[in-house]
Amino acid sequence: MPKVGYEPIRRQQLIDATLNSVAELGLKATTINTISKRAGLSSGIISHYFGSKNGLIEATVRYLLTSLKSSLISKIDENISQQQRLMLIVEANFSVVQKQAHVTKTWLSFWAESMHDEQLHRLQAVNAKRLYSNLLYSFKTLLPYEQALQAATLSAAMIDGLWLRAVLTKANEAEFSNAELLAKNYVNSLIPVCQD
Amino acid sequence: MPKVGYEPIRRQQLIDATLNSVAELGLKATTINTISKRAGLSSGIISHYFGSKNGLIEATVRYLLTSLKSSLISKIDENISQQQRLMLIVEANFSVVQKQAHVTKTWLSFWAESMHDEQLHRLQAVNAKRLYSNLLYSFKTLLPYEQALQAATLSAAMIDGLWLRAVLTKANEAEFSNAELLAKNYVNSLIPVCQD
DNA sequence: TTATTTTTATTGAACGATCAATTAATAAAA
DNA sequence: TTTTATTAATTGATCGTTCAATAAAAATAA
Repeated sequence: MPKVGYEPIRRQQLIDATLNSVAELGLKATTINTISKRAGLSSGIISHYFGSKNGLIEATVRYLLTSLKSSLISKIDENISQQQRLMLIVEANFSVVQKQAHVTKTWLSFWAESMHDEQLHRLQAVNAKRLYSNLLYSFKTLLPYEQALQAATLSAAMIDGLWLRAVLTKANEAEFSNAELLAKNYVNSLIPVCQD
Repeated sequence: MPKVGYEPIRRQQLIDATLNSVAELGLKATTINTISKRAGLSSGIISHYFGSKNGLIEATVRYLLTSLKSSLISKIDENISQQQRLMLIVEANFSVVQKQAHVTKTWLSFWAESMHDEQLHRLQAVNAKRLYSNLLYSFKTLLPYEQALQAATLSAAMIDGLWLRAVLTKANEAEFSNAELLAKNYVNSLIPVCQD
């Protein structure tokens, strides 16, 4: 049933199916068949739209990164305080997960694979640096330069660490919310009091 | 060239080869051929000693966990302060990595896979809980109960977070040492002053 | 000791399953 | 009719597992 202009729809179908397959089976057990079956399409269509299975994998990671980025941008208002902005950064890094619980496992699979895939590693580096830069931007307005650098490094590590441990223990939604709260409290503790 | 009593030697050869293969190629691309080739043995020997490829993978993870555990135990002396003990815990969690740089990537691969492998997940849970429990033991002697619980949770997250970000950015030895130092400083900051 | 048998360790070829990728055929839309 | 989208069958490679064959060591008998 070929209709014209279906390319973006098909691409998204395949990306969604990839997320589902990786979440359910893991990256190792995800094949073009497990993906295409979930998408309700044939296996050949993957090569047609993404060149190869790996092309689809990379497109899927790119989609996740874009989601995370725009999730943060949509939240940030021009006239919020830097403290509020920091809270939104933490929220964004946990929210991608909370809205779609199955996506969580997927991130971990991709990051592990990034150690052996140059393209994925590039994407991962962009993502890691973005969290750091976003945090640093706010901390620089609240702390002396050197302290701001350290605060950004530690906050990024705390956010990722709480997130990682929540994922690995297959935390439920309440436990995830608690991890998010702990992250927020930690970031707040780095902000000097009597500052607005 | 069959000689008797080679079982423990062969098992260790295969575990070492698995660590090398996973570090170099990733878990996804690690096959019984990449492993047996590195071990200088035939592919059939894997089934003979470990039942299956998966049996070897699990044995390899168990070996890593045992190494981490004994690395800590060997360091801890009876009459050290609780603060020193906390520092040793941090060290142990970074040292497995520093001594064998290639092992680092391997951990990440296994943890990612643990999301989809019940056996690996069990092992991961043991590992995560051990770090927490070790930290909590010391913190309980230094802080009120509730504060100790939180300190252990946050310290574990900070250690894992700094470790994760160092691994993902393919940090060199100096950067790893710096991450370890930051972790120690953070744990120290949770210990009340004038306490010995 | 030496010769023979038994046990143990190990190999590598063969098997069926499954992988990613390609391609010819097909069906709907333009 | 031509173009576009899609399928389904097929390709060759590779996967993990199995297993009969083999070779060295150990045990036994002479």
